[in-house]
Amino acid sequence: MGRRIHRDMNETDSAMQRGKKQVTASASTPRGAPAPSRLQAELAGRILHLLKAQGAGPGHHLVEHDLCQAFGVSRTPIRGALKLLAQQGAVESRANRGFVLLGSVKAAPQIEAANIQDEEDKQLFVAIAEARNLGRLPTQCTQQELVRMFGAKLATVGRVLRQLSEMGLVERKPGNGWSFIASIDSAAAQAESYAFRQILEPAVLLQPGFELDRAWAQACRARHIAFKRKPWRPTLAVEFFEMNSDFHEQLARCSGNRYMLGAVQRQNQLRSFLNYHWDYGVERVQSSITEHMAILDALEAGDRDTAAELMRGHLTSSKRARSPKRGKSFAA
Amino acid sequence: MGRRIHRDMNETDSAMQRGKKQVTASASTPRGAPAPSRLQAELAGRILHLLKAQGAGPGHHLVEHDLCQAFGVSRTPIRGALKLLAQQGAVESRANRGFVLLGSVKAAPQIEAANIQDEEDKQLFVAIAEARNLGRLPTQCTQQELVRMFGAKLATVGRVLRQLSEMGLVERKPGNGWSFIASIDSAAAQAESYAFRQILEPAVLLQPGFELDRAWAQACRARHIAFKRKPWRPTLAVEFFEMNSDFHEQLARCSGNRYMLGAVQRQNQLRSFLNYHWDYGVERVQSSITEHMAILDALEAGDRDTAAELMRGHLTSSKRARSPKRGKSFAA
DNA sequence: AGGTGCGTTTTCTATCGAAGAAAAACAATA
DNA sequence: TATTGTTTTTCTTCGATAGAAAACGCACCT
Repeated sequence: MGRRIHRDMNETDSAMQRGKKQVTASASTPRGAPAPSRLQAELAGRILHLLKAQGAGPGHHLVEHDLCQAFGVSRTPIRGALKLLAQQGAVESRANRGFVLLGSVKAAPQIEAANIQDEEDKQLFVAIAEARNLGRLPTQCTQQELVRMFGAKLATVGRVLRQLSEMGLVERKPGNGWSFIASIDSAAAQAESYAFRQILEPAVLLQPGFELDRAWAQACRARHIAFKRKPWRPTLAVEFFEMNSDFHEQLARCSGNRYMLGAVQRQNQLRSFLNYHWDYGVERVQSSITEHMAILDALEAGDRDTAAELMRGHLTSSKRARSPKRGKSFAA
Repeated sequence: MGRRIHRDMNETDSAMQRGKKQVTASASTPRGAPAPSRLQAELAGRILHLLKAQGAGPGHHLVEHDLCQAFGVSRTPIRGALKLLAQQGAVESRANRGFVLLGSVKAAPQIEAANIQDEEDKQLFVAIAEARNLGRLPTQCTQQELVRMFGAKLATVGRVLRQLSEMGLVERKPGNGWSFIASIDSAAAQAESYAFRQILEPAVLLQPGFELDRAWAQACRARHIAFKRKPWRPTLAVEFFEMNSDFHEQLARCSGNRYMLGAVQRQNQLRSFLNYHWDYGVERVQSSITEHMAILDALEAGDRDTAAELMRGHLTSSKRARSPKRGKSFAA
């Protein structure tokens, strides 16, 4: 999990993750290619995205300086990104005249790259979550024990532990060692989370500055509809969770209140830890989607009071509907 | 500012800050005293506190093992703390029979020690806040520039910067460098903060699990009264701010909802940055105190609805009453 | 001029070892 | 046996350093 928790109010100029280590290109690039850093890889995707948004056609000249300004970086990583795109065949390099676009931009290859926070951190994060939820971890342990147990690097463990402590899931002991909060996935923690969100999220919709991002709303609705059509498989749980998080987070973003947004993001992150193994029932997924759509309907109609009321109800019913089999799963 | 943001729901077993560097005792302890670590210094204070709470009298035998259990540490730091207390003359060491209390415990020497998060971090934090608010810092800079400008260590700068970014005050640029959020102390940020708190804090009082800590309420009231009597000096601003933060935070703690508590703590921390130079008007301080007391009254009478309403009003009036002279001051 | 190519400087991050503290194990004493 | 004194082991932090990227600046091309 990266060091970055909050995302910007406006995503476009959000800082990108930076690479931590070089993969000393060998398998992927047999030639002596200088192995693109993470920033460069990210920029490559963003450049395509930008080109698509600009509607640039074949032959379009990519001016380095403009790209620098667009993304707020120096020419070095931009050139790296362009080189990468050239390798992929998206653009072509012309001597002393820089790069030009070859074909027109098709599918912008997943901006997801933006979201892959340090793989290593994330893996450990997930591993700890799993081990903890499965009761494989004692309530107290030292960093070193985690290092040994998961074969991770000390620095990684340190970062993850800090993250967890910020989320209030783990706590430093006075001397050495850390202790997991007893109620890490207890019913109480869940109840508190819902109580908090029930206060917060309806209020979000009623903020004076609230303004629905209609483009997003449409996309979100489409995504929900598409999802609803798919036959349910447990594999979809991850996607459902992400859709869910996005829904709540984006609404918070529309409120224009950075602190509310931050609070919602925090809750999302927390839930992603607590529920790493989701256990949604099909019916709950369906009704959750229906409720989301109803909220969107109300918002698009400009009826924020109703939307807020629906949101409150949504968080209440989610609360009740959590699977009785395992106390630690809850959707929303 | 330490690495720790959240404090526990129950303070007693909260993890203590651990020392970062040894001061290689020389000036303070001419003898070859092994220079107590921060943990040890902290424990010394806590031991006195414990003794006082126990009503221990002169001659009381301090059993190491018990102290270990009381504070959740091993004997090593406990012994260090006792040695320290012996140097201070509070206890006496008897060969092979451990330590005994000398006189009865008087003023427990400031548990503040618990709160001095890493002095170094805090200083830098404050220095940056000040420089920023005075416009001495550009909106963008690198870690190294801060290192040079403030003569701090790179690691310290890194920690503080991370803190600030978590508070949403500063943000990493995609490549190298950080940029301060433009509206760091803008009216907009303040308005959003108040909007958030206006939703959150009244709701805190209405939580089903809310239970007033009556001992604290009394102490808090006394503190307010004492403060109100003092003739106002600008020097008191810091104390006022702390009293203020404590008031809001403790109420959140009483809600029993860890996420609400976390949110309030976060807001407090944020305000401590934004308002490093407070600019309260005397009259605002007075009315703020009055409002706090009214809220306490209502809570002690068990009338939480009224208390919530008063809290809402309190946050509204604080909002309006912020000094018109300088946009960046706001009390609450 | 506007832009690219390329070398130089600066900034950042990762890693490793050493030293400081804490924990744990052991020995000694009332 | 319950505590304290001492030693050993383990954990954590701090500092130095090297190597990778990014920022910068200058020459060159069109």
